[in-house]
Amino acid sequence: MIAEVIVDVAAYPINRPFDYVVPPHFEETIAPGIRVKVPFGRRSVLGYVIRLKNESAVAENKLKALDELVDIDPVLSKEQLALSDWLQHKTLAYHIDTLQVMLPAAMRAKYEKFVVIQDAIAIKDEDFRAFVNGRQRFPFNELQNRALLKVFKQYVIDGIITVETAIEQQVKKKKVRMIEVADASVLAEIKSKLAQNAVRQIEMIDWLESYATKKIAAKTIMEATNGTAQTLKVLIEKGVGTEIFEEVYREPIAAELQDVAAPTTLTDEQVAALAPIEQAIYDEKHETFLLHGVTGSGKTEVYLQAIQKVLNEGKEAIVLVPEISLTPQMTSRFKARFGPLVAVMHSALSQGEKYDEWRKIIRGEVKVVVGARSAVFAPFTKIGLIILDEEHEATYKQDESPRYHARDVAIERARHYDCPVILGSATPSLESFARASKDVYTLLTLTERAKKNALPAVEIVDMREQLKAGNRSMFSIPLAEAIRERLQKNEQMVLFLNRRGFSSFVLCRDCGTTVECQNCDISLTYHRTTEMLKCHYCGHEERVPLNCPQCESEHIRFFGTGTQKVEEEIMKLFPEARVIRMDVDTTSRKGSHERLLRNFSEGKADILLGTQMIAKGLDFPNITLVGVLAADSSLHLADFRAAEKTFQLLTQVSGRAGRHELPGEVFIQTYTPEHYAIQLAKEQQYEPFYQMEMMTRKQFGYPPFFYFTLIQFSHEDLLKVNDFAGKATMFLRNQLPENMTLIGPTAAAISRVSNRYRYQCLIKYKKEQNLTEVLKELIKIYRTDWIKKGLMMTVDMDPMSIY
DNA sequence: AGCACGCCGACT
DNA sequence: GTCGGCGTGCTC
Repeated sequence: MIAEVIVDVAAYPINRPFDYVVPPHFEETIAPGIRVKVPFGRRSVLGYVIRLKNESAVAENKLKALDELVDIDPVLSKEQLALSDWLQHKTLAYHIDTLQVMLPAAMRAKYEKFVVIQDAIAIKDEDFRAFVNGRQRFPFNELQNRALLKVFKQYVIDGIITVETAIEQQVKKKKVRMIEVADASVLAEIKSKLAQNAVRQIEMIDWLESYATKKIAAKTIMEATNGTAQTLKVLIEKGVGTEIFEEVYREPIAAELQDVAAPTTLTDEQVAALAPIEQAIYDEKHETFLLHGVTGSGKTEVYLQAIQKVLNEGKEAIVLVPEISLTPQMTSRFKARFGPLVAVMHSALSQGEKYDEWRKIIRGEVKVVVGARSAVFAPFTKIGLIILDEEHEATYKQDESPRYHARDVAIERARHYDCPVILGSATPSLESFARASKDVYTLLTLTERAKKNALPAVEIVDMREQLKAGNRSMFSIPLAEAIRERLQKNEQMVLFLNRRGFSSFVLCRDCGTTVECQNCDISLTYHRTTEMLKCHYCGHEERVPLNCPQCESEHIRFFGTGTQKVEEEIMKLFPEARVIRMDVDTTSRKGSHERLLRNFSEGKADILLGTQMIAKGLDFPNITLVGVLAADSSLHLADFRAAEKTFQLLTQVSGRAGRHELPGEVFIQTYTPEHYAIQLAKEQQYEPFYQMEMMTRKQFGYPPFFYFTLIQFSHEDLLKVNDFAGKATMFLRNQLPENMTLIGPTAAAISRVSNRYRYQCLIKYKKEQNLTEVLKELIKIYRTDWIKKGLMMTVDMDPMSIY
């Protein structure tokens, strides 16, 4: 028997299966999806069996045999193996990457070199002998001393010492020391023999009496009796019980936010939305639904009830949410409904905890997974439904190899399992809504809030007027008044700082003009290094103007403010306000995110101040005011999705207010109040926005009218990266058909990252034609030649942004 | 990617 | 004379 193995080596010539002989005693156990240790060249590596066959095209004398099976049962199903092939084709990643992405990081191999002493007597060198100190085996990296290394080398040549590589998982199964307590008569016997002054031992043995013949954790015994490990050890030696190590799951710290928004019965709209989904579940038919519901319309309840149907059918469900740790309210809601049947894949979980959740899934102990992007690969085998909540979120796209989009993977898996996919959002991505319009997806709409309360009143504040009136602070007069009022009434509020594109564009504070490219409908990006404004779509560049090109004002400057600065200003204006600030600084510690939110929900603060991370999923009854301090900052990013991002953000943030009894009010501060993304977000008018934005996209040939592929280059040497980017673009221009547009090469917006200069090239096209093949060729040239010259190149077949 | 083989400069 | 620099070639 021959096994085709994908080895854990990411290199171009290795990116193919290698054949190995399966030793007869492995034949019964081995199966595709099992991990193996194999000899590869002069070393030993981890590999994945992808296929078994009877014959190999490789000459018999070249074939080697598998060393070891790492798993007893496959860690990847047939379906997942097929999915990895598909993923490889789709993203042009290494095959090994597409296999590893499906497993928890803890299962990735850790290679550690060990020194093994073969013949201890032959070691005559005194120093080396002292170092080895009688050990038979020790980690290689302990050998730091030059002199010792030299002796070591000779011993290796002489065969006295060998070096071996241990391949291990990064995290082991967690085991707990348990004590199986002997029966009462044995305990009494031991006790009778104890000396009078052995107080500690007597104490422990007395306590153990009630656990006779039972199993109890050693830790529990010590805690309950205040005894030491030593006391316990002595007692065990005397025979009070036997030690066993039991495998346990790590218990992640549960978020303790209670569910506040569970309608018990569905509205007519929700019923109507659920019906076709149920139908697809019963018919075992693949169909992608786009569930478009305004904020607060109760999409989650539709998910929950659809999942219940799936569970009733004996199947499993995957629920994807953007950055799970950000929405403890959501996960607790799933836990409340499905209890122990739910596994949660937090980004905040440790490697070991993620591994444990994964094992619960593969063992069939849970039926529902709620998780971030990578949970789309959950090792279920009877998937009945996949849900992507907030489907427009960019976090569903992985920005390292394999560069997959969870939406595509979800649909591919659902096709295999003949089951529905629900894409849910209040502000669907243009791609998805366009597909729904063309009946590729089935559109389901929820137009009213589940609790029938009105959408919050949104007021757009023109900051240019504020400036003219002499108000130079970040708070407009109306917003400041509203804040003061809430503070008096003891109601809570959320202040949102849209900090994307920090200082990267130039804006006139008098007329709201941003400097745009003459050829493209996009803001120019400010390059600090060269003091120039550049367009990353066509390469145009110009000097930073001293006066506004529209109104000649001198109040033209780079835009951007930080949360800390805002907090300081709040302290100045409203000294009595209690503020919770949420940003990367205050939430980096594990669990701090939940803690801050809990404090806020318990009313320990009046103002929640934060960036994007507070825009989603928050649901607190007492929030009656939402303030968006600078709506523009995401609008003027040099990216084709800038307007879409702004509209989504404003709609999501506004949706945080007035979800319960108290009515909500929203203030949006902006320098460009007339922009359609801001005007239409005010009334949550998604469809008019969609129509407007589609016109722009069509006019400029952006997605979803055209597809994009982005190729990025980086090199330590500016001239070299420029040279390689030029060569690559030339290659593409020669190989690709005329009707594919190539833009670039241009310098990336952040032209240098960790001392590497960056360039990029964009391909725009309607039909793929031979693109994949040509890109494979380019990647081949890169990986066999350019990579040695220090170039790094990445290909992204579906970039989320291109600045 | 590693790891070893192989061929030329500065050192005990 | 040897140690060690990194160019080249291979991995079932």
